[in-house]
Amino acid sequence: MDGKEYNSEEEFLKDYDSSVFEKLSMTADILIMSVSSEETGNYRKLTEKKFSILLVKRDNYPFKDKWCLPGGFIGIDETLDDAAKRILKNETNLKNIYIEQLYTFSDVKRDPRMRVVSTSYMALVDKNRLNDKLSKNASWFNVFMIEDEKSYHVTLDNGSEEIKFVVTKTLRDLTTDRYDFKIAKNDKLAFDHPLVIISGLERLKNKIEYTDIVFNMMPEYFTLGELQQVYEVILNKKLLDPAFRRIIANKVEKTSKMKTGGGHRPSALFKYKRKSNE
Amino acid sequence: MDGKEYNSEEEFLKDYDSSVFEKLSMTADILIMSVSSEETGNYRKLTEKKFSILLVKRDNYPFKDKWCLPGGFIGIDETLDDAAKRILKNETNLKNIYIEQLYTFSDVKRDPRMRVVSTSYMALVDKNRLNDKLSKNASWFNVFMIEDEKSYHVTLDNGSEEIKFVVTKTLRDLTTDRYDFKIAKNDKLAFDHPLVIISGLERLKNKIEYTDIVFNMMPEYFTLGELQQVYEVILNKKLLDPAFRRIIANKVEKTSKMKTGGGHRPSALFKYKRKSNE
DNA sequence: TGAATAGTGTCTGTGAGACAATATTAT
DNA sequence: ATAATATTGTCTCACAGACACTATTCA
Repeated sequence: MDGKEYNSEEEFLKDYDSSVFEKLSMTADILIMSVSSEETGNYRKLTEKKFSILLVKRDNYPFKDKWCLPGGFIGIDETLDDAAKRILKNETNLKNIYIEQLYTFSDVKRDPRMRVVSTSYMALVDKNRLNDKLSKNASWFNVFMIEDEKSYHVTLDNGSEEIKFVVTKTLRDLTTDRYDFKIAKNDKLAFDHPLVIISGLERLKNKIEYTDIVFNMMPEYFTLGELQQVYEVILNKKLLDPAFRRIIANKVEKTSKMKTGGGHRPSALFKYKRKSNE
Repeated sequence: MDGKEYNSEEEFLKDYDSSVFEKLSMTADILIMSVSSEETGNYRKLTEKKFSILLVKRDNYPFKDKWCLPGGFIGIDETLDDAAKRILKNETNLKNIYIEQLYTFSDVKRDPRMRVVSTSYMALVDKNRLNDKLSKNASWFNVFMIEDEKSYHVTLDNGSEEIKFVVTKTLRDLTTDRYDFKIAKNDKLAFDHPLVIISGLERLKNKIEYTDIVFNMMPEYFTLGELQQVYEVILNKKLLDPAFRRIIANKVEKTSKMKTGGGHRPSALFKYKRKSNE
């Protein structure tokens, strides 16, 4: 760049002008996911599980009055992980929550104010642990997703408001079945957050198949029926009981506790047990 | 923040002072991976495949004279993907290369000059396509990795120079077997690039099992023996012929071409064929 | 001819899908 | 008694691991 010669790293750094590159801002956005239980009315039936995510209503520009994922700018002395955990703590008042980096979005115009690159995270919580501790503008939305060859049609519902958006996908790479995603319809969500939601749902769907990630959304004690319901609502398909029990057999531990009162045979309560290492 | 009330997004944006948050710089770093063939001396034997990555020798501070991954700052009007592709093009003179975002690293002190967040990418190339087109400071290093319970021991070798580093891992999350990585020993690589290398190798190892990603490193025509060698060098274990052939049977297409001259039975040449959809 | 790779056949055990059967509760 | 869930048994089929066997080339 300039012609000056340096003889050591120290000398170079002392002289370094960090303003030669135009800088930008970064945010961390967090997709907080959980499962809720809804009464069915029939005393015999189990509660119905719904997959849900946490959104926050914006009361400032940009995107005033739209919904968005919890997020915020990262400090100059703060890592992305720390920022994500800070935001998560603010939003839920909980620590020790499962959190994982998803993807970094960097479209030039994704924020109308200025250049902002955002790294997205996903977090999983057991909703029972925090239902009353939510920050004031936050609300849980049940998620209904229909996926076809070309697009995702998503409906979010918090009981009083409905949000719909459509994300289209175009094949990016033949060898790994990766897609480029594009927001085709979106009225009520801020920024590119529909893309974050799709990424997170896909990541969760994949990981539930080959990891024990699901237990991050479960209470300490649960029945196998409840666990199966959570799998089914995430994978969006019915599973056969015996097959399901085989799959999770070595991930859970039977306790002496029982769940009764359901108008049907009571169920043993189980605990998560880390899969035995081969 | 300030008390002023805005009535529209336009009005707000016009007034917006983007300097309220301290900004930072971002880079894209690319782990370019390939496989090289080395003669064995024995006319009967196949060439031996080695897994290799591309490094660049730095001739400026910081980390002057150390090796690093190809990378660079992103422009204020450039996405991370575009920056990664630009850097890849600079380095290899090739377009249409497989590239995939890996992870975003944001340690506060990862760059001694100033705060720099880096999004890493991995790219796969067929080395035969570009061996002569490399940029001047670049060099291919063969990769030897030993992994145990607690750490990765990696040796890189380009024929004239050897780079060794150690990365330790500590379990981060019981449910998904994720680890926190830390550089325990590293003399010759700049920045946190050992972590990028580990991430990329792990990602590739996983994806080779459930996608067709390997074909991005293969020439158009190849024998099944060569393909198997590539699998073996990436997975770092021997595979049984019949099992391997079953696995890749519906991913490849036999051509009428043959590879002869090996001092042994000639082999049919195959082409990649996208797996038949069920 | 023999070393080396190419390519196929087949046995066996594991595990998933499918379906059937039994058990137990609250109303 | 009945609706609903809980739990287990078992048959079959697909597939991966393992090993054996045959085929073909060139110095």
